[in-house]
Amino acid sequence: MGQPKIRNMEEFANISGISRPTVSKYFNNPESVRTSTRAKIEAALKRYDYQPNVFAMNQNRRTTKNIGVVVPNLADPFFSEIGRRVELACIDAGYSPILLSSHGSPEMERDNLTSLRALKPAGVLLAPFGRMSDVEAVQTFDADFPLVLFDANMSSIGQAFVGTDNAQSVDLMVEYLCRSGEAPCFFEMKSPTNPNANKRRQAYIDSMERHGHVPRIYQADGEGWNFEEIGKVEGGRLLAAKSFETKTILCSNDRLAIGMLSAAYDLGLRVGHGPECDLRIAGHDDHPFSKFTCPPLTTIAQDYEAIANRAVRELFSTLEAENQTKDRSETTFDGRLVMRESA
Amino acid sequence: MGQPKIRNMEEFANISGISRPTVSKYFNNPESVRTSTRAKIEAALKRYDYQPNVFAMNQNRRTTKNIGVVVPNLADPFFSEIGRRVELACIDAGYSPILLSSHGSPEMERDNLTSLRALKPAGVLLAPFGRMSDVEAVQTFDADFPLVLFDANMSSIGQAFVGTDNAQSVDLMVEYLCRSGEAPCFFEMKSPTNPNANKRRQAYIDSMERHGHVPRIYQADGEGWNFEEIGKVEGGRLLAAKSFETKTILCSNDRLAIGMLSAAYDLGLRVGHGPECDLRIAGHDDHPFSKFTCPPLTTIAQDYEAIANRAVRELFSTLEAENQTKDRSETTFDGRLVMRESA
DNA sequence: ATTACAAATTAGCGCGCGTAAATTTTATTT
DNA sequence: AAATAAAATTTACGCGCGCTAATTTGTAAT
Repeated sequence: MGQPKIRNMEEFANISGISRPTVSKYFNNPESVRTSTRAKIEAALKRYDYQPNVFAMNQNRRTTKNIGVVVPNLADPFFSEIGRRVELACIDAGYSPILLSSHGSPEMERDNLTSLRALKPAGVLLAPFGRMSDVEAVQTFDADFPLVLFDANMSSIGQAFVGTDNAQSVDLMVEYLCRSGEAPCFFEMKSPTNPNANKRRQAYIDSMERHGHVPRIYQADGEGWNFEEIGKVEGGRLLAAKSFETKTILCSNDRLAIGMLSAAYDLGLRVGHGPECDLRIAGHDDHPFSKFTCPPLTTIAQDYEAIANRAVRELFSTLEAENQTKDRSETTFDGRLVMRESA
Repeated sequence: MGQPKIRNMEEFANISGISRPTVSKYFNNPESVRTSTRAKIEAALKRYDYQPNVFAMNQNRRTTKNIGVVVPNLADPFFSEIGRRVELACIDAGYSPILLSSHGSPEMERDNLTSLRALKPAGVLLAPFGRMSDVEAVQTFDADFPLVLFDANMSSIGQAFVGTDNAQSVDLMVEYLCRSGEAPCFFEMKSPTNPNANKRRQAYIDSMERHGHVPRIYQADGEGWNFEEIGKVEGGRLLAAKSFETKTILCSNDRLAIGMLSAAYDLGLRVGHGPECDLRIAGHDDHPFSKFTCPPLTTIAQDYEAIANRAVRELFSTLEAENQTKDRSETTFDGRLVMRESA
């Protein structure tokens, strides 16, 4: 990093002894220039800290190196974790991820897509709200930019979908709970914001029937993203009123389960699979905190890493395919049973 | 939103019956044009969905409408929450926030500052690692861009610092714990990543001495951001060995406390302030999950909203001051005692 | 109606880089 | 050594808007 400030690519080209168009080629793809030329440029880069002006770069390009990453709510550790991995995978591939949270609001999801348009992204990875999303807006966006969905699916939208196989994962949990004790009843929100919730309910019903049990579903009132609060208040109410017909409860997700564990504690109910316990509670997602609940939560771990990497790969393969019409793909990964003390 | 695509500002200016420079003025500040002109432009905007090319806009401007927001780790709910509020405050002010997480790595913090340079941000809000940060890099950045620090302070860096008054907040907690029972001992990490940890330790010592008690500090081994794990393993070890000299433990932050609560549960220790309890545990930060721990965690609530808003305000006042030399300001907000069952 | 001032217009340069076509240089093959 | 292909260079234009200076138009006050 030398002293003299490089003002533009022209100056840098002169200094490195290479013509400007070739330097431009280098920055767009270092592999595209001869090894000896590359060496010269990189030698100059060591001595002077020049980097091309992003704004000028992107102005005349039809597509940039930007990748939009939109998640419904970064305050939810699930999304901050998967968003994080997606972000890092993009950086590794030499792209510039732009991570946007919709803060729990479908309107902001729409706004986020709108602002992304201005950045001419090479592609976008979207974890949509689903039915709550502005479907038309997402469709229009899909028509204009390469789009890959993850976590939540929307039929026929995007070049690909990557997520977890809820049928498999819920069946795995039901199977385990039945094998190790009583068949579970199911606790969820009445109006879930996430389409996975519906898949999980259906998976629960199917699985219970397959095992010869009657499915029993309990739905909590409540809106928004305060899942723990809803789980605690509504779950606690059901527990106090002894409304659950079985002593084994499968929650639609870990955050509800965390709330219910808190309610059970308040009520003096011992949660766990020991003979002295009053209740078994299980969740779904392996939330970062589930390991530290009291007792630690038995749950299904989603394969964050695989989902994030695959989603990014799907997007890049779409980018490479370019004009060839590629079929829409759906990939789901298996959930993994994480046995802890709560069930 | 009409059919014909507007290609550039020239076309849009023709359609709206206004000259291009005036349209340009409008987009840079709608207030700067006459009411009647503004009305004409906005009427045209209703019919045609034109928006200026961001890249062309920012190319010749010395400073953009971008605001960088850098936090050490978005996976930590504390930072995702405060980052969220900062982000929204910037949007309200008509700026484009760019939220970057350093994923727990000081090197990535440096990289984030470097990539921000390319975006010519109007200003940057940084929650630094502190001593772990690349101090020189932060200083250099400070010299080149308006910079406001929040959460963690670094001496003489940035136009302002906004955070919580650890001396006040810890004293408040110590005072409460002493008044309601036994004086606390203090549990923290041996090599904390955050400078607030040091301030809290010192605040604990001062407060204890002021109250006529002997401070007792217990430090956990362990690196990284897995605070809950460290709290559970190391805290659990100390609990099992009955190493704590008192039955009241103040943890340096909620995440450590959450881990320790989990360990206490495993050991069959009853945590709380009732006569039948074995242990009191308190935290600091009012982590979003502290309300749902077993038992719910007594802690200090930081005023997220106030910190975020003030940090943003400090930055904007710096932007407006422009060349006038403004003194560096430090603002700390009081913590609020949140009494729950754990202590 | 005249004046004074603010706002809009016209005209035009420049930003830093992408990109294309034509040409020259370099590397590889026969 | 000559022929061929590949890479680099030269030349030149364009992107969309910021910004300025000089001029004209519009508005409000006298």
